[in-house]
Parts: sequence; structure tokens; C-alpha cells
Amino acid sequence: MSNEDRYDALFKALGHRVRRRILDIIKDQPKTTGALCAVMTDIDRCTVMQHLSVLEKAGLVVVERRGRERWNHLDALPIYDVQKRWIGPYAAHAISMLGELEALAAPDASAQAPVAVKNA
Amino acid sequence: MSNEDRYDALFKALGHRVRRRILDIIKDQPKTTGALCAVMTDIDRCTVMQHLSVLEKAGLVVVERRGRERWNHLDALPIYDVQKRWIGPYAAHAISMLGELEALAAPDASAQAPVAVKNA
DNA sequence: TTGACATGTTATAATTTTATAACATTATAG
DNA sequence: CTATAATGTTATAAAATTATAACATGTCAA
Repeated sequence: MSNEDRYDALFKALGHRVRRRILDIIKDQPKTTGALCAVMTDIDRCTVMQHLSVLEKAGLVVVERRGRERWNHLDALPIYDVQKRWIGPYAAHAISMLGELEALAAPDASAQAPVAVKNA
Repeated sequence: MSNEDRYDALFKALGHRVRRRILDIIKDQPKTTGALCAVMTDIDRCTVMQHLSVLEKAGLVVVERRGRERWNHLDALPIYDVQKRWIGPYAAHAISMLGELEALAAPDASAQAPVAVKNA
């Protein structure tokens, strides 16, 4: 699987609020599928399972099978990775653009601290 | 528009390799739609425009109209914002999990520097 | 003014995603 | 062993996305 494939899967997985909600729920401790559905009463169990499989394909959820239970664990490493390799550079680009705007707005204030970064 | 709406739009926009490619192309200097299509010969002009509108809705592309030309600028600020508020915390979570694994692997090495954070 | 260039709009087909329903499988408690 | 709890599978419908085609509009240059 190429990096592009991985980014497609990851961003697509993050691109639905129900899936982000699932990640939030299992962030601090894993949950069985049943426990997850018990919390998300507004969403059908099958739908939850489909979302879980999308998250699993993106590598964000790791499944541990215990008897008849399925424990869904968060694995945030793909998020860390995409931050490092993709998001981070773009965020840095945004900051440097802000810096250029600053420079344009106050061309002779070179001693001043970069306001945009300060607000980060 | 809520934050969830914004994240939906942003992650969805990033979830297609053609759109990420467009962002890469206009990252360092804006391009007209025509110039963009001239570079992406493998993709139909209409398709490129549809992708541009998805990027525009996500706030990643800002359009400057000059005569009959449409100049597409990158605005990476939404990426910076989502990194700060969403991606960053999850990436940090990943790192802290790595830290816990480290601790498990070497329980008595408490004086050692946290390797995972060092590599961040 | 007019022809051609750059872009925009509308329509449509194919594909993918999302949500549910109905039924199937597996494992545990009693 | 067997009823039931937990999960899985298959099927299907509705909605959204992606890719193209055909046609429309606006603008510049001669």
C-alpha cells in the first residue's frame, strides 16, 4: 500500500463526525462494540460496525478479540505520522504566510516578535 | 457553520489524492484553472474544477478573479487550525502511548530520556 | 466589433458511502 | 447441552462523490 493510499484511507476515515466521535470514545480506554453502541444510541449498530471497519482499514482502530467480545482500541500512530509528514509542513507553510503578511504590514518592525507564532 | 462541519469539509477535502496534488501544485504560487489543468493532463478539466470547489468549500483554496482568469491560491490556515485543535492532541496521545510502551519495556529505566518524545 | 480563449453551468452516468434490516455464527452462563 | 448474548454477514436502499459531456458566459485582443 502506497503512502497516497494510506493518506486517502486516513483522511477519509477522519472525514466523518461519527467516526471522530468513536475515536474520542475509545481514546482513553478500549471498548467492546456493544459498549460503543450503548453509548451511541442515535446510531444503528450495523452502521457503527461499518464505521469501525473504515477506521480499522485506516489503521486507527486495532481489534483485540476476547471470547465473544471484540475490543476496539485506538491507535493514533497514523495520525502522528500524517502530522509529521503532511499536516505539519502545510501548517508551517500557513505560519510562514502569516509571517509574510506581518512583514508587509510593518516592513520596518523587524525587531518585533512574530505575532502569529506567539498566538499559536 | 460548526467546528464539526468544518472538520468534515476539511478532512473530506484532504481525503482525495487529486486534491492533495492540487494543493501541492499551488502551494508555492497560485495558478489559474487553465494552468492547473495543463499540468494535470490525466484529469478532465471539469473534474479539476469540481475538486477545486471541494477545496474552496473547505477553505483551502481562495479564488482571486482577474479578468477572465481565475487564480487559485492555497490557504493553509485551516490545516494549521485543525493541527492545533485536533490532529496535534491525537498525535500527542500516540506519543504518550509510545512512552507507556517504553516504560513497560524497561520499567526500571526511569532516569532515561523519553525516547519517543525526543524523536517528535 | 468579433473571434477565440478562459472559465462557468447543467446534466448525467458510474461508483462509493452511509444507513438499515434480516439472518447467521460463536461463545458463555446456567 | 442449550438459551441467549455478542458479534458477524449479506442484502438493499438512499445519498453523496467522482468523472464526463454538452452547452453557456464573459473578456480580451486584434
